[in-house]
Amino acid sequence: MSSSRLKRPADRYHHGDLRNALITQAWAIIDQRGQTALSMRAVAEALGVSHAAPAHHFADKEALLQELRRQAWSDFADALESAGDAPDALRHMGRAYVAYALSHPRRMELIFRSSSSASSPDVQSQSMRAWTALSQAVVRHIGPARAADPRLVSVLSVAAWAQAHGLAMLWTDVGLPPGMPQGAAARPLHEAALDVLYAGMTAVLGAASSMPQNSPT
Amino acid sequence: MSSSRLKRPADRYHHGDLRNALITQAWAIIDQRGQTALSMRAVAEALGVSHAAPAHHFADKEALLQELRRQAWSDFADALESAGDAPDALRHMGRAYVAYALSHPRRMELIFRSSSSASSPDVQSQSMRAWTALSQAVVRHIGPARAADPRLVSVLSVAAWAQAHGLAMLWTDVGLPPGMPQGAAARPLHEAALDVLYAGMTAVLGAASSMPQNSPT
DNA sequence: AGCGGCATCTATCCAGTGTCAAGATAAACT
DNA sequence: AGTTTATCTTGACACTGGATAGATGCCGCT
Repeated sequence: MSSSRLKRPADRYHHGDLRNALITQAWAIIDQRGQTALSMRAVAEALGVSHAAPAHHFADKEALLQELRRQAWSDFADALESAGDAPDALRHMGRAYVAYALSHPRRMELIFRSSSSASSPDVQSQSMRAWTALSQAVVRHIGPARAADPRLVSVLSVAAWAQAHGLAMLWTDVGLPPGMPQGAAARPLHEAALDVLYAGMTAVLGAASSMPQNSPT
Repeated sequence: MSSSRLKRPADRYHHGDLRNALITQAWAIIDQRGQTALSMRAVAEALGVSHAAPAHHFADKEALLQELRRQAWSDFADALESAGDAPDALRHMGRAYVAYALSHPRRMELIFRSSSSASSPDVQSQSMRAWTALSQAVVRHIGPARAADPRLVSVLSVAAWAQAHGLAMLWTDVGLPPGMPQGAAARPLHEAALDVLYAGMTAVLGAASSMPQNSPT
């Protein structure tokens, strides 16, 4: 980052590395002023380049957004994966999920408010990394024997993802209702809410172990 | 709804009920083609009215969106409240939450992707209705004695909200990863995930005070 | 009844956006 | 060298939201 040639040398007709410069500048705009402030023309102007220059590197605005989304997913997956190294990986990952959303709220918008439909394969593969990191944490958490039941793994993964995601959205987007602690003071509340889920997981495991495995419904 | 005067009589200069017609038409556009397709001019044109006519009833596009958001929140709060009447209200409410998101995905966008900041008091009061419905369900679920602990109520409410919201987003927005059941087939998965949370709640309750009160499940 | 105030709607204009087509420039290749 | 190709500029179009000035007709007042 902070390459020596983000802004065009001004005397040169060709920028030289416009594609990367566009992406970097787009991130700068998003992180500062949010996704709605991102426009092709704004990015081009900030780089001292004509308004139609980006078109040669990104056919659409959507194409640019796809690349940004891919990078954001990749970054997000990195955060989850590195949390998977810790002992007590699952709980650690839940915290990492919420922490990431809290420190990169604009990127979360980009990641999840993506109009969902028709993501590029690149984006999908990055999001898949995040999912497998989560599933593996679940598997390690419940042990190999129980992990033989794919349905159990699915249910717990979905539950863990939903809880982390819901907490993150509640924190960054929706906001806790008045009367509850706001901002950083809400942290213990979220920790406790995560603990409720983990308590449920151990409870379910206890119930599952006394039952025939792989039982549907 | 379906008032006799949605479209202007065409011979009349004054529409007569333009404000309501604008709202109705805006909903039609949103439900059909999504929020991005909503433009002031499109609404006006669909009603056979000049593109600047809406400005007199809604100062901004944002003002129109605020009214739509208020209605969406109100509708959503209704759904939660009516779920609160059932016995086993909390579980029923979680299902209602997810079901609402599933049948009104466009409205959920409007409700939650609201740019969050600076909601009007009207919107806030409607969202407050949803929160109190949830909190009351929690209170009824854990019984009056434990409900005396406001922190416990907060934690469980946040956990329940997060789980329902996360599941809803996972279903409508993000999508389960390939390999897991898609679409309507994902329903039992979500039900099971909700059950994990409820199991956690009873586990936490048992730990908080080992005297069962109105024990669920 | 007539008349005037005022809410409502229309007609224009402006700034900003994404996108396309045609040309200018420079780098790369033979 | 000369030609080809990638890159960037210029200019245009269709769209958006927004502001302003004027036309229209409803409603209350005398």
